[in-house]
Amino acid sequence: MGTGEAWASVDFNSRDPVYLQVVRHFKEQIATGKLQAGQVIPSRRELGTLMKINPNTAQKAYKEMEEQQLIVTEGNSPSRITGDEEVLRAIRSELIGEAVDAFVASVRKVNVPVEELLDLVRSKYTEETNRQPKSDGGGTSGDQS
Amino acid sequence: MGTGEAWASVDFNSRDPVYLQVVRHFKEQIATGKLQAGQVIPSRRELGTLMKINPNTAQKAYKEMEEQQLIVTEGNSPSRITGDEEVLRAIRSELIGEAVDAFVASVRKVNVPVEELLDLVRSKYTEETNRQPKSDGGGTSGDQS
DNA sequence: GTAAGTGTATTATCGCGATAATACACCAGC
DNA sequence: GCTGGTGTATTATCGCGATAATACACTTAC
Repeated sequence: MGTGEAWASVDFNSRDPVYLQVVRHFKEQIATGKLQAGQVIPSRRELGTLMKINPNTAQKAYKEMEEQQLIVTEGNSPSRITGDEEVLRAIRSELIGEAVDAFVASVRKVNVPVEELLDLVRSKYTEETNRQPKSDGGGTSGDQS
Repeated sequence: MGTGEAWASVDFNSRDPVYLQVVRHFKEQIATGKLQAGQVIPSRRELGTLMKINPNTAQKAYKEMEEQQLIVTEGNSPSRITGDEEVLRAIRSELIGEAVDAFVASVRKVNVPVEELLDLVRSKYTEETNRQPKSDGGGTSGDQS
């Protein structure tokens, strides 16, 4: 009930493959403790219904997670989150690391002063219900190749 | 790369459409001042050769840039970077803003303390040729290409 | 004027992710 | 024992980006 089923109302972007976004979503649920070791997860068909995706796509995501040791499936009993705490712990670092990597790689090519960058991240990360139409009025001109 | 033609040796990822990565590359070149207002850019066929992509993909990228007012083309004379300084100035903010947005959105779901996050960004952004075999105890067996 | 290069457009093929429709072996409940 | 649910697998179709091979109007160079 109030728990807000961890696998509903996920909005997919049209860029990345859906099955990978599903995997990522599960990793996020694990990283934030909403999914825990040994916990049962929905069947492929059920997840397809819940997430409004094709069961085959759900199967592909589960297969991927299976290969990444995130979930385990014995016979035809429902799949569960792995009990390997080592694997579970690593997920958080993996998610954060990937995000930081992508971000830094993306922004390195634009030559942004570190402090300006950190400020931007801080404000955007901190603002919860706020909305700024635009930041950076152009005072960021201290740039040279 | 002393001469360093601004449109060579660009490594594409296999995730995003190539033509969009080309557009992004041009934006980065503009944002860092390597491409300036009015400057002539290679023809579609030439860019195809330089970037080792199909001329049609180059055309698609140019068409996209044309629609975004990044470049202008009169008749069949070579396309040039727009002279609209307003547009040019906006690019830098756009690139940074998008990167920050994506990063924050990506990392918000994992519930990371701000300071930890900023530290990670700072170290990764600062490190030039350094490599840390171990960072957070997570053996991220990287496989997500 | 001819040739070469330009921007532009069209058509076809390929790969891949998503979807769809099944099919099959397995196990639980009644 | 039959039904329904499970995990698993196969085949086909669709969309889209990338590639490929042209085609055409235009302009510049010679």
